[in-house]
Amino acid sequence: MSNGTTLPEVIRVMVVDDHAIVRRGLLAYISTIPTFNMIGEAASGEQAIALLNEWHTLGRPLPHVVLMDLQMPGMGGIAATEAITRTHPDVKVVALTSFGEAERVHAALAADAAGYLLKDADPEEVAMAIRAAVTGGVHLNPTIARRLTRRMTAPTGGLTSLTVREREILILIAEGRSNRDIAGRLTISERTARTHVSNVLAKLQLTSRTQAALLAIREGLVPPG
Amino acid sequence: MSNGTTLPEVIRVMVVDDHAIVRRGLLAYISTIPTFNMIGEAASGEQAIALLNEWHTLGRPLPHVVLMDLQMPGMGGIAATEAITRTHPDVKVVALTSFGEAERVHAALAADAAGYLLKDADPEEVAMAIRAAVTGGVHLNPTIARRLTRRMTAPTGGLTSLTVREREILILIAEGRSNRDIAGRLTISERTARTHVSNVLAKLQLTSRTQAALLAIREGLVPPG
DNA sequence: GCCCGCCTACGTCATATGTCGTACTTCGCG
DNA sequence: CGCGAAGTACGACATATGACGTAGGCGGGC
Repeated sequence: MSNGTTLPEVIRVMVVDDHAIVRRGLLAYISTIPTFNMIGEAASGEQAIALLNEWHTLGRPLPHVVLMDLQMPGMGGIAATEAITRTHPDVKVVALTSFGEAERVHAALAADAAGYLLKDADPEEVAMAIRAAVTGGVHLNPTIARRLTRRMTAPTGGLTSLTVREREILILIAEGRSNRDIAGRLTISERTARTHVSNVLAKLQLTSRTQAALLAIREGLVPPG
Repeated sequence: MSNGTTLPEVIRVMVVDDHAIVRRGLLAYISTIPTFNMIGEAASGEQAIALLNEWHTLGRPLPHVVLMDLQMPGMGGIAATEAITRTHPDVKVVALTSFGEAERVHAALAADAAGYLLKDADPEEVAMAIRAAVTGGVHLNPTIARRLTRRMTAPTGGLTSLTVREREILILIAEGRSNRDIAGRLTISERTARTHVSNVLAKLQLTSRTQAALLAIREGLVPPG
């Protein structure tokens, strides 16, 4: 808040999304605002990173803000966000996604995203998020923010209560694997795999691995497709 | 093909999508083509239907083509497509979605959609699909079309090989229910439920209900969220 | 009228899954 | 150093799950 850099007279924006239609939509949003300048777009995380690196070596100005879709084939938006915020700390990344899976929000914020927008956002909200990012703030969609706090205050922590190993287990469950499979993958005994599965179910208050798999998908731990 | 009506000098288009950004993107696409005229947009299936009915009673010209997102809260795009093609047979509906779940394609075509676009379509493809729809043709995304034919010719039919009852079973599996639960819901014995489950797994060539649940979600039989 | 697919249902068997309790090792933290 | 959390592992047990064969009733199509 008082941390704020002042707003530059023109804010350079870049869009990363595999859907051309969405890129167009955001371009249309942004070009209506004179202080915003869309300087580039990319259809994948890899492409975005390559473009930023190229600009950097050429001495061209980098975008102030990158609008980053999270759901993309290949390198996901989370990984791309992480890579960008690490190599170009001045570039702020605002996450953009269709649905508000709490897990993704966490992951995005952990990757130093400077905001979290839903795709049904109106132009004003996008503009707000961009301005907030430039001044060092973090904009969260109100619905998301509410859910996030609800999750924080919830007595039974969700996926966050799982240990690293248990998450691995859950991911394998959500790939439809049996306990024996899981044991093989992780080179542990099947009994141990079962212990982990049992612990996961207990923590998530579920009664079957299928329910766990569904929850993992709902929470965005693994992609549905 | 030779079935075709001739193209009107201006094609009226309407967009239905809950994401404002996507609506903007399509508007941007379409307004670049002079023969296309965007005459309205809606954020839900209900809204779209209401708008069409209103125009109809007012004697205003209806759109030639409606671009319809399938994934929407409330009434889904499939149901909206069905309603529109039934009450306004002259209006062609082109389905538009993020991912190509084969199940959705089938459902969309069954609801008399006149095309199936992915959201990463470029402007040319959108234009082609719209023109095809107006002339009575059906445009399918090439990737989708390939998958469809692959599915048709595949020796082991996918979800389509299931009977109505088996689909019901699969849906309940994909909700994380146990055999006993399923039996209760459908008022059949648990043994029968198990018979059905076993048959479903055999037809889908899977070995566990969890895999079946995941497949049901991938294929769009049930929503992930 | 007959046959076939679908829904129903059961028996039996093998295996997978999930629970509870216990226990050893490692590792980080106070 | 002691202690707890995490990961590993086992035994024993109770169900759940899935496979396979069999079978009656029913409704639509030839």
